[in-house]
Amino acid sequence: MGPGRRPRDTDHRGVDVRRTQEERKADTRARLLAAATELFAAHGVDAVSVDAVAEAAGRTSGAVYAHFGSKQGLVLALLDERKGSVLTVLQAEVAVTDSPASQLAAVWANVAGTGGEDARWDLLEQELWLRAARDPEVADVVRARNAESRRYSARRLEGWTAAAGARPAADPDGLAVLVRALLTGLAQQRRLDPGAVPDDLALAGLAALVGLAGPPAPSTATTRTTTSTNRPRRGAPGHRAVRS
Amino acid sequence: MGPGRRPRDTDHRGVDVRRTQEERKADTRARLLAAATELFAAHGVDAVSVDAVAEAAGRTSGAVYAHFGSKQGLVLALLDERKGSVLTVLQAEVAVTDSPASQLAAVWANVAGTGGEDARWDLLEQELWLRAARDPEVADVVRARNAESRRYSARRLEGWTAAAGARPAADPDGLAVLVRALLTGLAQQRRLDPGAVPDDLALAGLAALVGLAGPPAPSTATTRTTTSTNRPRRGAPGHRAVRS
DNA sequence: GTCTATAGAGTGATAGAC
DNA sequence: GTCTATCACTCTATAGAC
Repeated sequence: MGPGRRPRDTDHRGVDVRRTQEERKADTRARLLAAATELFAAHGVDAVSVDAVAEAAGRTSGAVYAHFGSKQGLVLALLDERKGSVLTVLQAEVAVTDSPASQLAAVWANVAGTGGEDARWDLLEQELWLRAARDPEVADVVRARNAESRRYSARRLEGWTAAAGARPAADPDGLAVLVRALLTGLAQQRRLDPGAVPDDLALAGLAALVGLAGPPAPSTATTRTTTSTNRPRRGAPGHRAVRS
Repeated sequence: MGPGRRPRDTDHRGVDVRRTQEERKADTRARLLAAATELFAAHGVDAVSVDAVAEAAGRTSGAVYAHFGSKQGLVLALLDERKGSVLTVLQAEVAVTDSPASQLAAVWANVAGTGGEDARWDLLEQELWLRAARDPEVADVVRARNAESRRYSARRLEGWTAAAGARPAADPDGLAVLVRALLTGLAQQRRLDPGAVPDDLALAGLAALVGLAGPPAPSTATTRTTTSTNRPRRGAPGHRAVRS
């Protein structure tokens, strides 16, 4: 074999250099977006520095600016990325054979979900809605996302109500708006005070909107917390910022 | 008359010194809170510096720290201040003689209001809810506010439904949660895309929750905007931060 | 395309005079 | 109680080496 240095697998920083530049570029972009999603969702956009995102992705801030131009660009790209994903509120694995009531239950369970990864993303989504109110550029992207989500939800709801012979509170498009509003509003209150929004209450509200005759609902099934449930969040790390 | 300097009405900075220190202290506190409300609501808490608040109140940042200890303390004091005020969502000037339907209309009008001062405060309220999700200290205050608001709303709703012989989707306390959720959710979507949430849609949703037989609802009364209504916000000042 | 290094600006908070 | 002055620190974004 010739004496030439055989090509190394990594450069001096351990970065894989075997693949094409295009592959590495896409990889870095994906890493940055994933890190940004995680950190922004956990701590809020303003509380996370560009350096922190880059570091979490195994890169430096320079890479962020090469890819997205600015922190704002990163936020917008992140919104765009998640567009094709599980963005719609009415996304839930429901069997078409289930009763409309249990399908609603599945939707709610999806929104109020165990509080895993979805809950964090939900928090970020809320923040972006807020940001959209003050930043037209963000507003455009969120509006587009929302319109797409609404179309999907409307079709879905149309099928359900037709099949169940329900008398919904509005036409499918309007009903999609109402259902989304109720779901996000309930999720918001539930984040603050879980006891205030028992599952059966949420289901009763949804049933009323879509026009299903709700069951009498025991309604006292869960104690209403309201006062200092106030879990001190043991183990939560100082909760103030992730900086470089 | 004696030759002594007569007491001046203001000191070298134009600050009134006739009143007692206690009065001036209260005045400064009120000024700071008013300025903070205005600026935080308009631009977001993180985008407004302590110096900017102090300057808008005709004081300096030192005064803020003397009164509230920290920026966070200012935010909390602001929440507390607004507690006794018009904080409840169901606050609306309605005549008891009005029909339940028109009372709901008044409530919605109050929430979706012309977009004046209330709309700005609403934005701040949203931000504080979001902040509460990450900061237990803020969460406590917001939770207390919310509980009080819910009690008030529940009593009010109880009266309405009883008088109208409606069949609400839940008991008064639960109904208060549902109505609040729908209202805030609709307000949120309306901020982003006003055309997506026509008044009659909101009213139909509310009627469904409280159990009033909603009118057939023309429902096509307003064009659904969805796409680029996107008013470029003429006259809005750069919208990025109010710093010192 | 990614890094290092740094400019340039701004922040929250504190000490001490008045 | 309020102000002035300043500390110690952080941020975003850019320039140039590799």
